[in-house]
Amino acid sequence: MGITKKDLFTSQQNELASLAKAFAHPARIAIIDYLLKSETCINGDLVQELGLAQATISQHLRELRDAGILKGSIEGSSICYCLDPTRWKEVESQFNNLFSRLSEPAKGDCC
Amino acid sequence: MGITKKDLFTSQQNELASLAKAFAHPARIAIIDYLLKSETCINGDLVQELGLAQATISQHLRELRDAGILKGSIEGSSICYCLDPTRWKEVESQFNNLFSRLSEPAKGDCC
DNA sequence: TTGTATTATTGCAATATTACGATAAAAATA
DNA sequence: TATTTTTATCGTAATATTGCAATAATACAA
Repeated sequence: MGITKKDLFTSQQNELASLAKAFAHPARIAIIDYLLKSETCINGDLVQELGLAQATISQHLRELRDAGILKGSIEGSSICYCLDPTRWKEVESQFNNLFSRLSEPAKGDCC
Repeated sequence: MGITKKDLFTSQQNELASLAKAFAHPARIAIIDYLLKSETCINGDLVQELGLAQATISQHLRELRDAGILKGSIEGSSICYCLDPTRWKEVESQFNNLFSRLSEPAKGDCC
């Protein structure tokens, strides 16, 4: 087994889970942190910054790119990555939609 | 390999990643959805609802419990699970802290 | 062209996750 | 007590993820 049964769930549930997965590794959080901080758009001094092998960073970048969170543009012989603000807002509201759904008062409260 | 190098990252980064991981499976999103919707606190009619085996549901519940998102209390022969509102707010603000850090204008903008 | 710098991809090895059947444990009921 | 109900845990199989060295692939410089 080990294969997620996506067909059992709604596309919304699958999408949110898949988004969360993009954030579910500290290296990817660190990459995002770096991009949030740094003025310049950035390439692979992430390798210096994070202490992971170049191949590993590249792999994490790809996952963030696949989730749409990053965009990269070729800048000479290096590649310039940055966050996609439009997508960022989208992602933010997807999570907020979830978080805002807790209607405070402890309802049937057994806990 | 296959082991995440947590020592390379800050505890904040590790914590957020670990939180995201709790949300990174559609079955766990579905469980949360169910708990957000349902008045009653709930046990394992999640098995009916989700179509996964009882053991699998139990495993997902445990991960959510370990992340602190759920609390369970023994209610006779069944167990009553519900979201922990305090923790929920905490989790919400952890994510919001991240999301709010994007300072709009495309800065050095190479992308 | 030849070399250098930068990033992606490929091909592993180690570990983690997902899923489920079988079984155990605890409480309610007959 | 014996049975049923409910949930957790164990063991196992299948798949996914993480990480890296080696190797492409691309652009620039000499």
